[in-house]
Amino acid sequence: MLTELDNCILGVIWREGPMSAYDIRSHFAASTTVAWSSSTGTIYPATKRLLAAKLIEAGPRSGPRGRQLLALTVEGNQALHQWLENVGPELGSSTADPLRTRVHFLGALASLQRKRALDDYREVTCEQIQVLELALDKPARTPVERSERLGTLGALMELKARLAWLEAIEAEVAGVASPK
Amino acid sequence: MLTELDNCILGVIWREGPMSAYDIRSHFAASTTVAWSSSTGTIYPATKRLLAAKLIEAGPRSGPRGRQLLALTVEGNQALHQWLENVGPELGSSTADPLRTRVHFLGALASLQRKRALDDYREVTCEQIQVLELALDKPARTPVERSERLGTLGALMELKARLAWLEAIEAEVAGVASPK
DNA sequence: GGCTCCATGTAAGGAGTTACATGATTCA
DNA sequence: TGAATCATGTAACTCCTTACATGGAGCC
Repeated sequence: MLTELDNCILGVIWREGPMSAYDIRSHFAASTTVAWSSSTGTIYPATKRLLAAKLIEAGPRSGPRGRQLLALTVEGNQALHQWLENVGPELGSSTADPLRTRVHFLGALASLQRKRALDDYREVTCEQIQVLELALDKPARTPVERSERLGTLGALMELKARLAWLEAIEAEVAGVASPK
Repeated sequence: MLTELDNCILGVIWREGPMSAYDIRSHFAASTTVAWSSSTGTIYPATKRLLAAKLIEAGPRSGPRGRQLLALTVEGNQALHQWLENVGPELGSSTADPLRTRVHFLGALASLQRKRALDDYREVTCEQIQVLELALDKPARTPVERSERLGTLGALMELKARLAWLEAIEAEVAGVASPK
């Protein structure tokens, strides 16, 4: 069974053509919407798994600096298609949002601290929204850029929904709390 | 360093008072918005860690069926507060949405398959939305129920944002040909 | 006595993280 | 020549998952 990361690697190689493990790592590191740390200890074992499963194949160690290009095999392409098309009900679930998790227990804080914490939650969300909006400002010309842009837009919409939710909570908490 | 699960356990014990590991497990299993599998192999090692760190303490093995009640220590309460109040910028990031991940690579599918996949994505999202809306219909009387309700509302808003995004994509894709 | 929950664990295994290790290449 | 960067990896560790194991309590 392939992990999300495995499939994501297949997808990136599909989208941008044969590339080295180092390229994959750089690609993830540059992305604003990817969750993984994209450290070597993650990527290289993953490519090793994919090579063992014959979903990718390695070309000769060549190129400007002896980098080894990884390409999709026919089976790898099939695996990618299956991943995209096999939709289980668990994919519909809401994600694990660390801020939403915390809000469950905000009652543990005194009124003042709770207010400050909620402010902080809103603040970090706003900052990330600005980052994504900035990314959306860049023009998307190639298909790859347009695809990335769609992903960024999805992330942005999630964050805006979270922000609206946090603001609704603040309004509710303000009404309930005793006036100072 | 405590994991999200560790802190979540502290939070649940704070909210509902001393309880057994079995209770914690049941609690997570019943929740519609918790990401963990809440299997024994997750919960019991976690409580062990928290006991070792003296963030919770175990009462005598008593009660109706020899269950062992776990209670927050003073340090555990402090740890909970710190978790709620220490807000790093990474908390503002968008979450790892498996559907959003997949959309990045939808171009790998032929037009027809892509359309069908998008339909499926929308479908599972809609189903989960209905589940959460049903959960919101139940009246929330106790503070705990109101807190749960807030969390459910947050999850619902995330899903609705995702749905709106998926619909926007479908509209856009309707006229565009496959890249490559 | 058998059956079903309640309640608590352990064992094996996999994935991801951090940190460390190793060369080769480019550039000042 | 030395430093920075490119490029690939390994080692130790933690956490989570699945599956298995154990034993007591209540019930027919």
